Amino acid sequence: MPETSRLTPVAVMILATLREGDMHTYELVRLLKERRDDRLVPLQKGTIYHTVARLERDGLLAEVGVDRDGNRPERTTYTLRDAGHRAVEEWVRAELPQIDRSTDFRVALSEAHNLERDEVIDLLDRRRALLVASLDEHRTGLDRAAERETPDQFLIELQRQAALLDAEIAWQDSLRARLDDRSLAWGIAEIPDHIKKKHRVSKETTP
Amino acid sequence: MPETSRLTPVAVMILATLREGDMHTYELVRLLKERRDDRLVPLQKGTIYHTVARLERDGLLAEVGVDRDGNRPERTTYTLRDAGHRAVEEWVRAELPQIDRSTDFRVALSEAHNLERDEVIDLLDRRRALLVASLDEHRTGLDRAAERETPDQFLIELQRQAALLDAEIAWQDSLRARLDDRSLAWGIAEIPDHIKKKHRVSKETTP
DNA sequence: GGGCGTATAGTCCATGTGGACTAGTCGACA
DNA sequence: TGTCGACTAGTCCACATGGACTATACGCCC
Repeated sequence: MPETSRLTPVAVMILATLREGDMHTYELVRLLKERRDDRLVPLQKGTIYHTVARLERDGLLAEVGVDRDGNRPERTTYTLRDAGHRAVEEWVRAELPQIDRSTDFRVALSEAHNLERDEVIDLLDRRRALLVASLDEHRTGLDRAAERETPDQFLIELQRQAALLDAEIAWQDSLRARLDDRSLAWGIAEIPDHIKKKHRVSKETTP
Repeated sequence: MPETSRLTPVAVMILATLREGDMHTYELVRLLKERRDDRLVPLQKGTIYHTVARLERDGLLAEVGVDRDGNRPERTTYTLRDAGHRAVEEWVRAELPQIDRSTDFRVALSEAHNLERDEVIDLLDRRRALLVASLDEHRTGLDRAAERETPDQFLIELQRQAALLDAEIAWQDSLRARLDDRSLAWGIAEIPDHIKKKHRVSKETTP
C-alpha cells in the first residue's frame, strides 16, 4: 500500500477484474483474453502470473484458499483487498489527466467509471490543456521546419501526430459534453448481469 | 543478421542515427534527446548503453576505436555495419503495415524514407486494410453492445478507439495521395546540411 | 583560488515482460 | 481401446528497461 512503485496497466486490469469477484489466476487469464482486453495491452500468461504474485506481495490482493476442480491441478483463488480498491482509483486519478503513456491512458479510461463523474470531468479538463499544449508544440515545430525548408519525408510522423492530437481533442470535447449534460450514463452500480463475468465456473467445489 | 530476435524501437532509432556518421554512445544519447526523439519512445541512458552493446554483440554495428577528448573519460566510437543497414530496412518493412504496436509504427514511419516511395505506398495500403478491418470490428462491437443495452460508461474507450481509427484512416489516405502524386518529397539524398546532425564534436582527436 | 553546479561517460541492479517448457486431463474419433 | 489434440494450470529463463549510483573534469562566481 505505501507507494507501490507505480502499477503497470496489466496490474490495474487484474485488480479491476477482481472487483467482479474472487478468482484464480487461470480464470483471470481466460476472462481477460475472452473479453479481448488484450486489445489494450498484450496479455501473456507469464506476465499475469508474475503480476498477481507481485500484487499479493504488495498487499493489494490476498489468497483466499486453494480449490480443485475434479482431478485438475490445484488453483489458488485471490480476492481484492481494500488497498487494491484504493490503488485502482488512485492510479486512474494519476493516469487520466496524462498524455504521454497512451496505453496507460486507455486503461485509465476503461476504468474511469470507478471515479465520480465530476472528478472525471475535472481530470479530463486537465488532460485537455496538455493536449492543446502538445498540439501547439507540434505545430510550431512544423512551422519552424517549413522555414528551414526541411523536406517533407522527415516531417510525416510529426504531421500525423498533429492530426491525431486534433482528432483526440475533438473526441474528448464530445465526451466532456456528454458527461456534462448527463446524456452519458455513469456509476458502477448499473452493470446489467449479462455483461458481467461470463462463463463463471459453473460448479463451486467448496461448500 | 540471422533473425536478430526483433529489434526494439530504441535499437532502430540508434541504427538510424548511426547512418549519419560514426558516433560514441554518449553522443548518441545527447543527439537523440536534443532532437526530442524521446517524443516517440522514452529514452533512458541505461537503455541506450545496453542496446548499443546488444547491437554490437549481434553484429549490426562495430567498434571503430576509442578516442579521448582532453582528459575526459575514454569513449568508444561505433559504426554501422551492412547488416545494420539492412536490419533497419527490414524492420521498417515489417512494422509499417502493422496496427498493433503503435510506437513501433511511429518509429517505422519516421524511418520510412529509408525505403522507396512505391514500397511505402504498398506497405501503407496493407496497413489501411487492417485499419478498416479493425474499425469494423470496433463498430460491430459497439452495435452489439447497444443491442444488449450495455451502459455507456463501459464503452467509452471503445468509442474513442473507433474515433481515432477513423481519423487515422483519413490521415493515412491524405498521405497516400501526397505520396502518389509526388507532391511529397522523397528519398534520403536530399537532406539539407543544416538539419543533419547538429553539434557535431568540433575537434576530432584522431589524425 | 575554493567551492559548486553541470557536463561527460558510463556501470549496475531491481523490476517487468514474453516465450518456451512442463505436465496432467478431458473429449472425440477411429 | 488407443491416441491425438486441445484445455487446464502453472513455472522458468532470457531479455529489456529505468533509475540510482560513480567518478572525473570543466566553467564560473564570489
